[in-house]
Amino acid sequence: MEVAQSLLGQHLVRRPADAQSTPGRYEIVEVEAYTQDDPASHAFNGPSKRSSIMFGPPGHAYVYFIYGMYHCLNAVTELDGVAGAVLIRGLRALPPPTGEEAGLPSRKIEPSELSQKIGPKLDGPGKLCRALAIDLAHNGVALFDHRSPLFIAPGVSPLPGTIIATPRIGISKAQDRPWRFIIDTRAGGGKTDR
DNA sequence: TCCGGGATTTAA
DNA sequence: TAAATCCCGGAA
Repeated sequence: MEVAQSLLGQHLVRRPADAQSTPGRYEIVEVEAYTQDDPASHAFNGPSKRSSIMFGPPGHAYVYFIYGMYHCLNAVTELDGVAGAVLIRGLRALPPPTGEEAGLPSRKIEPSELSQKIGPKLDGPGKLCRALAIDLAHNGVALFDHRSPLFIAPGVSPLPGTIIATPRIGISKAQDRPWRFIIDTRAGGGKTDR
């Protein structure tokens, strides 16, 4: 919840399997919070093989597969023993870090030409996981360990008043909880950190 | 072991 | 509005 909002503006870094390549960097612009007493959460019925990671220590990735075709990425939030996660729903590709001469594309992850189809904006939890090639293999990775293939780095926190809270999407239960948070990036920024 | 549904996306 | 299509969880 508070953690969900604090993740907005932080940077998600995708390290390619090829350690030499430049990691892709994305700003987190949309999230949703899920808690243990939340009927819409996978953890609602207690720990299970799939959701057990949510009951573990915070700072780890919870990845699940849904509808037979999409993965969704979450960040585990609550203390060890308590379930809680933040679903990453939207990303924004950031320009390659300076010194990225060489003409390498900012996105080093390439499911072939698929990356071409996907624009700089990644809306939707399933889409962004496909774009970053995130799958169940990333379930449980430490999100604050820079050695991970996928981790979160400090970014630019959104200014006060630029976070919009709305009801969550795509669920059939507890739709009344306004736990979806979006950075209000109007007119090209809001995140113009200067 | 089998069966139904799901925190989604895209296309008609 | 429906289909694509895999994994999880509960029932048998």
